Amino acid sequence: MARVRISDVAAAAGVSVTTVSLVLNDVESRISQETRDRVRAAATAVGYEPSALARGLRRQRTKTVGLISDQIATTPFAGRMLAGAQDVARANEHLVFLVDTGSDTEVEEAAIRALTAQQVDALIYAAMWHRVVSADVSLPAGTVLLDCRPADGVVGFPSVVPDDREGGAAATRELVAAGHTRIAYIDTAEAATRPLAADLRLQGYRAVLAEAGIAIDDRLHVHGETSHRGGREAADRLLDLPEHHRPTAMFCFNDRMATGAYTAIHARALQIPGDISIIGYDDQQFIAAEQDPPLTTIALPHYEMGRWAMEVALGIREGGVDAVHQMECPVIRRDSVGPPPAHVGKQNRRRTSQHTERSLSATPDR
Amino acid sequence: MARVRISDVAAAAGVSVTTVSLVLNDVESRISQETRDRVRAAATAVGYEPSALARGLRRQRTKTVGLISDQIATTPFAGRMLAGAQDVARANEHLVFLVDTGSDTEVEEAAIRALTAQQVDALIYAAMWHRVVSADVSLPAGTVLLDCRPADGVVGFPSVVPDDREGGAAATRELVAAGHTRIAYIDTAEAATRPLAADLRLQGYRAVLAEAGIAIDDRLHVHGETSHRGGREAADRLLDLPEHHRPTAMFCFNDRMATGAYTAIHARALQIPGDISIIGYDDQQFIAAEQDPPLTTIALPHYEMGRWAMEVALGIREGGVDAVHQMECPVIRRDSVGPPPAHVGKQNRRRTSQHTERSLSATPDR
DNA sequence: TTGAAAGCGCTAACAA
DNA sequence: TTGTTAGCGCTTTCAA
Repeated sequence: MARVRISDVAAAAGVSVTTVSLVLNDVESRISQETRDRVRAAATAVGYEPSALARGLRRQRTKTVGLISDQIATTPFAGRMLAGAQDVARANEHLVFLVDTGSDTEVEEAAIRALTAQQVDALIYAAMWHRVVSADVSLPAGTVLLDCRPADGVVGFPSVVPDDREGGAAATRELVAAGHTRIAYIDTAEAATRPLAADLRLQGYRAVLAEAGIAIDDRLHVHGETSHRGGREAADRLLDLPEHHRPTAMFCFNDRMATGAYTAIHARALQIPGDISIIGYDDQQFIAAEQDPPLTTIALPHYEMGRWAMEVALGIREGGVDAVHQMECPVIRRDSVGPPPAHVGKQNRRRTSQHTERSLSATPDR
Repeated sequence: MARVRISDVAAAAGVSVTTVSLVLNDVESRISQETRDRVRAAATAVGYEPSALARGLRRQRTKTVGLISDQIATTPFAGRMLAGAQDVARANEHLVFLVDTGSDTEVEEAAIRALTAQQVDALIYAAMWHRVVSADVSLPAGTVLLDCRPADGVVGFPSVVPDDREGGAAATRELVAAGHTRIAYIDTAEAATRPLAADLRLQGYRAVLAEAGIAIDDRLHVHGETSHRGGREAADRLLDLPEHHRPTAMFCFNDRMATGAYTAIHARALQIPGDISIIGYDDQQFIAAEQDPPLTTIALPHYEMGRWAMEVALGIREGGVDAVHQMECPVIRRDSVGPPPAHVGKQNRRRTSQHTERSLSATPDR
């Protein structure tokens, strides 16, 4: 593909290849202006485009970075993370090799080898859910971990993760501030693969409750699979609780589960947030904002994490090599959180209904 | 990064670099078995990993392909397309450079230059919506077009796109087969950037109607923006039609609009599919399957298109260089399509209700 | 059956 | 101010 070489430019300009290299790389300012112009003119005239391969080989720096991710197709978050990383790579004239391993360790190993063979200047290892990266993938030292953190005791890997504890706290605080005291946490199911995020959010939830002097009621901590159905079933269990234990607000592990909670609530002809407030997590594109009512939720800073990772990979930003950087999860306020119904709890204020537009369901369906 | 060289292996094995190269590349079978073993042992002993850079420079083939896409972050489809392309690249030991241009022509040009400089073996240009690629991006000949097609008269670019005409036909056929005769098409808004897909689906819709002997009623062809809100507003307009013109089925340009139609329908205490059948398009992850009831829709074959593109890029599959390959959009049957209500139309069969689980809304909200 | 050597296209130390 | 030249690490022709 790259046909015309530097020697062609040299010939065309009537100078040596050294001179061409010097002016095209803007080094050696002592080359006369006249020569510089001549070289540049010749270069464009012959349509010269330096070979990144040859340059990389010679310089031993390729301006290339490898990005290994475990799952790209199956998660809606991949895009924003990639976009963040891409944007800073491009701004710094680096190209990125993307390889998706589908969480297969063998593929992972092969990818690391292939990328090393390409002499990438840096490596980023991205997980699609906040987790610990297992010790059995042998990442080169200095690999930047994106949305995952090294196992305990493993050092030499900078890493960025969402601050899920604080996110869980923020969500809960939002509900407490609205006046709720019976706040449920619809958690993801217990499993071997339970994401770090789940426990962190739970910690945040509990801390805020404690801080607010609200006793922790274990019946309000339920589990489900992370899907519409899982959220719906968990919410149903909550709604089946005796009247005076029933929550007036639900904090859902993610937006998909929150949509399930919507369905469960509407199926009982209850209103959001009139009867029950809901807060989700993820701010998932095309989902959170398009619920009825639009879902208040906590955003995951994927784009920013992608940027951060690429910045430290390129050495632009100093990320302490052993630090795991926690990135803030902002709360996105929409319309699914309001005060609890007037007849419940103690700290309720009277309020005129602020949400006139509401759909409600009449037929329970279980 | 790549420290140990072929000469180190040669030294360790007590042979020349030629021999090492020959055995490691499995060429020249006349090398004695004994030597081969010794070389391989030496290679692993010293931890040798060939430099892809040096090899690429020498061979003038890099086993590398560039994938330029216009939008990656903002669409939920990117992942599946990338996954398809990735999978075949990996199976063929190629690495892929991913660059997202955000639809910026200048960035696009820069990307093409950079990728060319890297001497990628092939280039894929992916659009995130089925469209014509504008003539002002100067793609190298042979670039394969993914989810887009060359402008009329432009040749030399293999291309894959979804068969949207047939998809639109399939959707309509589904509704006709269920017994509907008043079938609306909720189209995307007219605009300069109107995707090819919109017109193609419309053609399919009209063709099937004609075929079925159903007169085309222009009132049933409405437009909206491609979002929940757009779908809802369009559906509302349809529902406002006088009783005997009101559609009993709606074919929506995409799933997001279909969810809007759900909201509009439920807000009038109507049932899906009891009163109105809905069919979407896209089979959007986490959306279509998680509606209540789960949405029947047409899937976009993104994964397969990604595979196809990479296959022709790598020369594994013969895609006629000037052909635009149409890929089938399968119908995904779920629960949002049923027969029209018994009291309407002529060709209705009596049927016991097959959908007992249904939520319905009691409060109109506009 | 194996090795010497040229060269892919570039950069940079050194020389002029 | 500019040019010669030695590699970067590999593959491959040609010779032995």
